[in-house]
Amino acid sequence: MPSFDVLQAACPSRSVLRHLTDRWTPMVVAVLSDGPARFGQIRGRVEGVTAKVLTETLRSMERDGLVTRTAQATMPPRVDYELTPLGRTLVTPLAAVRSWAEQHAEQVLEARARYDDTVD
Amino acid sequence: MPSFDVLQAACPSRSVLRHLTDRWTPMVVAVLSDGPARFGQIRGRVEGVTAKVLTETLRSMERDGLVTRTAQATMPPRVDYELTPLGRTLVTPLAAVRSWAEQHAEQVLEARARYDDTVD
DNA sequence: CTCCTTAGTTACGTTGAGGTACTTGGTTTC
DNA sequence: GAAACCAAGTACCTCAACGTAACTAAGGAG
Repeated sequence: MPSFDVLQAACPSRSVLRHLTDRWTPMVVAVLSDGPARFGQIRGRVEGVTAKVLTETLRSMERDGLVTRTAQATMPPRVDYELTPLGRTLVTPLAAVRSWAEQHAEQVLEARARYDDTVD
Repeated sequence: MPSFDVLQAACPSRSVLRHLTDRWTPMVVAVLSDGPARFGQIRGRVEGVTAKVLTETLRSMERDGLVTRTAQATMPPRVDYELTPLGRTLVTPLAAVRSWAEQHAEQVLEARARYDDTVD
């Protein structure tokens, strides 16, 4: 086994890590961890994401094998997204980071306020 | 307690999450999880980061209360960085994501190869 | 007297992620 | 018969992140 290491510049795991930390990826994973969802449902739950960027994010996740995309050629179109088994193994790690952000947001905000006070 | 939710556009936890997922933050946390380190040591272990961006990353982490910065006014200067108690609570969640990237890099690369084959 | 050290700062240039606005398509509601 | 519906595709634009190169500090080595 090649032993990947994100600390090494040329290691492919670094590009993987970078995708995981894309702006909307953790939120999309959070939404899909509740089960499959349609494009519009995801868009509804992830506040502030535009259709274009959500499409790009989902395509990128599909390419990386994290989600499956099932399109029905009906009109209007209906497209379902679902986490793959690989994508499901991501739920716990990303949820941990998300939950850290939510649980420690208060402390971080306080630290910022303190820091900004000590700066001219 | 105000109950933070990253899925809500205006929630402060979202800016916190965004900082955690800055390009170099997870790697810096990984390095500092081994103990305090000097600027040059961090720079040496995080391959590819430039001095300017590492400075910015560390300053931002200091502002958020994740690291302490201890400068000696000697010449040449010596500056030590260390995770705060708050920063140390970040080690486990971020290590989980880092380790996911390393352990599943192979599968992601395979998925990309397969996907790219099915595209003209 | 010039070089090298460390941990920056500053000015500037580049890049790419993300955002806005417009277009597509066939069926239902006004 | 026009307009909304849903999930996009595309062209264009913006801005913040990131990068490069040059400069700074005080003292010791060559």
